[in-house]
Amino acid sequence: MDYKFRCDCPFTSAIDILGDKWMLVIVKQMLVDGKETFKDFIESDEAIATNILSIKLKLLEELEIVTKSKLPNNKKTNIYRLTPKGLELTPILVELAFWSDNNLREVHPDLAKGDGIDLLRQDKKAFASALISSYQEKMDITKD
Amino acid sequence: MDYKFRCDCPFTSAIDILGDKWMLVIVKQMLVDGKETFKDFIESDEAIATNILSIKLKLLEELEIVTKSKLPNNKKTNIYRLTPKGLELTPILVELAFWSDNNLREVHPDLAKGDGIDLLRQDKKAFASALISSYQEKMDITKD
DNA sequence: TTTTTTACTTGTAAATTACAAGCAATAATA
DNA sequence: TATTATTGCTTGTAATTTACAAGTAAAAAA
Repeated sequence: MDYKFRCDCPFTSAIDILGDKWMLVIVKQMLVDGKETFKDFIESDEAIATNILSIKLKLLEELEIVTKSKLPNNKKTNIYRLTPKGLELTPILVELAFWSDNNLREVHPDLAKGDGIDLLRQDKKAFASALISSYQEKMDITKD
Repeated sequence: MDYKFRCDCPFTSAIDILGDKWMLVIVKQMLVDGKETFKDFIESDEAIATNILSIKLKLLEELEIVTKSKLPNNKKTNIYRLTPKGLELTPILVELAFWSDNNLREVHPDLAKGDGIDLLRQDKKAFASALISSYQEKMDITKD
């Protein structure tokens, strides 16, 4: 497939791919919320529509941000997982959450405070590493 | 104004505000390309339409990411500038550019390589600081 | 005083996203 | 083994967002 980029600016080109309502949210649902099946995603808080999910998962797969596979004992359920390229999006997500925490509370008072937000505030790099480690661990364990 | 947030997740809430084709591009045009007037923006490589620009600038102003002002000797030209809150978006932009540089070259061979990309590769924090400093300097100097 | 420039607004068309329903294959249950 | 439920989608249509084209008012320049 070929993608349309507005120009050759690295900032803008990332936004050409990731700058929409869903791409990074889906990645976050995998990385942070441990979602990995189609059903997991549609049952999320963010409530993505099935047709949009389908389109975006295909795009993420094409871009090698996500892989689609099946578990040996189940021919039905598809398992979506982040590739190393996908995990490299973690620092972007961390910066987004950090910015929210610092700048969005006034317009969004309900914004969550749990989930190791102290670590996020103190040490973004460590927070990112923790997210990646815990994701990788979970993947190693999950042979169900 | 009130904003619609999908849920109370800090990751998703940032994307509710910033996750579209233009919000972060406009911020980048100010921070990196030194754009500050309506005309500057519409003449950019990214070629935003005037109605979209108008809507997005208003939203950025409302969110206190950007201020709108005039220079003393000119009653016509509006000057748009990043607030401290807006400058706090820098690390997000830097991570986006970093990800592009590492992951988008295959699908986008023309992606730029200039603009202190070496510093970006070596030290993201220093790169972000450099962007902010040079923006602030430029603003101090510009009394034209 | 006329022409340009700047900063927009107002249509309308195109593209993206949302909502609702339905369907085929597999898996679980009776 | 037959029926029911679950999973992972697709299809159609409505709503929202973005794009394109044109036009306008105020200020500035010629």
